[in-house]
Amino acid sequence: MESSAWVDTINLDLNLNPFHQPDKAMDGVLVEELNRVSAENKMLTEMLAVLSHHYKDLQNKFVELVTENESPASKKRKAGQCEDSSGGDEDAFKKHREYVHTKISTSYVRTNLSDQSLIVKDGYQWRKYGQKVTKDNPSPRAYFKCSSSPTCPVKKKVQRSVEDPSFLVATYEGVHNHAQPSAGTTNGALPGTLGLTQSDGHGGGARKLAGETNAPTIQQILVQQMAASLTRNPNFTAALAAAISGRAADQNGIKKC
DNA sequence: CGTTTTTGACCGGCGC
DNA sequence: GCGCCGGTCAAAAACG
Repeated sequence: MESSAWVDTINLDLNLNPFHQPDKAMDGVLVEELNRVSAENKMLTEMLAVLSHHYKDLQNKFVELVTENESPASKKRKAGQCEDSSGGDEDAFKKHREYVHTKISTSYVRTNLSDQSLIVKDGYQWRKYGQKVTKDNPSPRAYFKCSSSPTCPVKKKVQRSVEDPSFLVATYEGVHNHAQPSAGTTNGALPGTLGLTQSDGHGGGARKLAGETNAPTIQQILVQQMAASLTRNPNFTAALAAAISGRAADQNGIKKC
């Protein structure tokens, strides 16, 4: 699985701003708070490492299960995973298998509300080939094809979230059959640099992650790499964004079990 | 002049 | 069969 070629972007708005103007009277409290936050940050980093390890384990088991199910010798699939009591589990299984084959992934990118462009920078070059207003969402949906390579089959759809218009929902379909173009010209969300579509906040809306413009600390790199490893999993990004926006992702065949 | 974007037309799937 | 809807096409316009 060439997961490094697959880019998922998510903008984690951690709202950490340790360089906030300190009030002199509050110095002691702030230092204490800073220490506490640092310790918490360290702990979270460790948790991310553990989580990432568990995630890799689960991913391996998942791949084993899928290949087992797909082998022609074993027509009977294992019970479990996502069951529809109404007997629609066969469809669910087909959809799931289709999902595994076409590799559909959704990513959520926070943008400035005033920014009306449906552009999600992810390191690849895209050519817009259509735009539609859909029934369930007043904001238009834009359709893009990967133009980095003429034979690349990857498509993406970008639309503002109904629940939270400050989020852009990008749905990727397919796998790139070429390497990612050089990052030099893009402000792009490469794996490990969490995606930001907004270069300038204009005093509101998108916030930059701490250390984005300055040289990041080892800890920040570590956290970013962990986050990137997690966000490469479309289910994780969908679940995370669902948790953020308080809405279950019903797109791309993800079902609650 | 080549590439990208825009936008109305067209197409196919689906439910009734 | 018909209408609705999401997705794609393609000609024209815009852009660098």
